[in-house]
Amino acid sequence: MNSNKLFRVLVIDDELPIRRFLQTILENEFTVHLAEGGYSGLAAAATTKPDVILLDLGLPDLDGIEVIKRIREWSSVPIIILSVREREDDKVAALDAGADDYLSKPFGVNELQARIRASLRRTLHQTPEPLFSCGDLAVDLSSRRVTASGREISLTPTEYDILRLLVTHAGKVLTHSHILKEVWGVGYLEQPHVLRVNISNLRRKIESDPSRPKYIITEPGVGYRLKTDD
Amino acid sequence: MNSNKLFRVLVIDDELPIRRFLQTILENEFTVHLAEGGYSGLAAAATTKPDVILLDLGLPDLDGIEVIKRIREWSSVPIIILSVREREDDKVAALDAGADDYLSKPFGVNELQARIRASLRRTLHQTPEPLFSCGDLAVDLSSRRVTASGREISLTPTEYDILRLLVTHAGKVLTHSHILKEVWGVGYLEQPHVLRVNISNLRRKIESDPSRPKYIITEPGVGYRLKTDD
DNA sequence: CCCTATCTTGACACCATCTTTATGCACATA
DNA sequence: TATGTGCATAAAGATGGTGTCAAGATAGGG
Repeated sequence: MNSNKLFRVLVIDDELPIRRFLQTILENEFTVHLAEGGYSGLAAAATTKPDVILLDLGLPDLDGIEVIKRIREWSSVPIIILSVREREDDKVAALDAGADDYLSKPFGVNELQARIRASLRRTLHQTPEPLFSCGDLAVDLSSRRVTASGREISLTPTEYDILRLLVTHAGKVLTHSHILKEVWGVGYLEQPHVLRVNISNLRRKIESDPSRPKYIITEPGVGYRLKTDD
Repeated sequence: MNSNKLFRVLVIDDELPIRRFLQTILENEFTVHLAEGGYSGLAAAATTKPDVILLDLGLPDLDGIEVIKRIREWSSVPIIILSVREREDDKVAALDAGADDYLSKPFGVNELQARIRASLRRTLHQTPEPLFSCGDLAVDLSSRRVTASGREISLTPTEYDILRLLVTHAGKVLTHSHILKEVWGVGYLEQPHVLRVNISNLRRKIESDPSRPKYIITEPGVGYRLKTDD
């Protein structure tokens, strides 16, 4: 289900109507997780690894300030406070405890969404990029760069598409038909030859000895598999 | 001057009483710089290199949203909006333009200070210089200056936009459609030719041998990539 | 109003890539 | 041994992407 939504939002609020409301306005854009108490919220923050947390200060089991501090012990995920408390001291206390933003209820839906976007934007630029590596082969999907034995390899679009597919499913066997469908589309399901040619070209570029592949393993009669380190 | 204060705050506001007020409440904690207009604010942002900017949206000479966008062209310094505008649309517009926070006047002094602290806390360990250099090429995004082999290069607005996009994503491949969308807008997605012409012109200005580009690398079938030093 | 810089568009040569065709190899089976 | 199947590689033609020059079109400033 968490397929095309890029970011996860964790809502920690003890009032069911508010949880439902927030889920409704956010679920189109984000994957929403819900928690109804401080302790379950802390657990959810650890397990669901959200990209932003919306936290109500008035929880029955654990004070909101305490929730902020405990999360800040191990995570720098953006925390946006949603609270009925309007007093300036409350805001200052929450912000100084480690919160990133503070909205007083009631708040505008669009403003909340914009503040979530602003928080995500900030953390987006400081997250390390995903990198696949196995032996001498390294693939950086975020910058579309491939290196083998330290040398930069230039791949054609089709070759890169195949390699990207293999990297994102590293270690698993991808059937011929699966690769053909993903890279060429359903029209090429009966043309396994074009895949062999491209695998061959790909091996010539990234394998030190293309006739004895170290990285792209042939699974006879089934498909191909990318070797992983471990 | 007062070098014992760790952080610099730039205040951009056209009303003298507010500038004075902000200076009063902030100067104990921060080094405060003041600007009274949009253009002078932009200049001050480049010269004083503040750690946080307090910006009034209602400037007489340049719209506040525009100020945000121009700063975001080269800097990710936290921008906190201080405005009399209460409308949700104004907040959303400012936040989506790149602002980090939005306070409606009148605001509490302690809350402002806490929000400034929150902003500073987030950016404590990330201060990228708006300077790019690779080989003989140097780009200063804060002053919009480009030099190649020591000579200053004059670029057209479109050429600079492309180069800025490449610099802010240096090392990564930018697809044709991404560049077209950012520089020309979505209407030009089906006009890749205009991009090629501009890349060609750009290369003629910054590359020593435009037929063998050292800096702007073509990724055939995909897009372009700016070479990095490392 | 004209001049200049810039942007856009068209034409064309060139090159990379994709697909297809052809061939060889390994292995299993009759 | 003969034969078929699946896989790997090489090569060639077709296709489409890419770089460059140059000619209008447009806008902004003097």
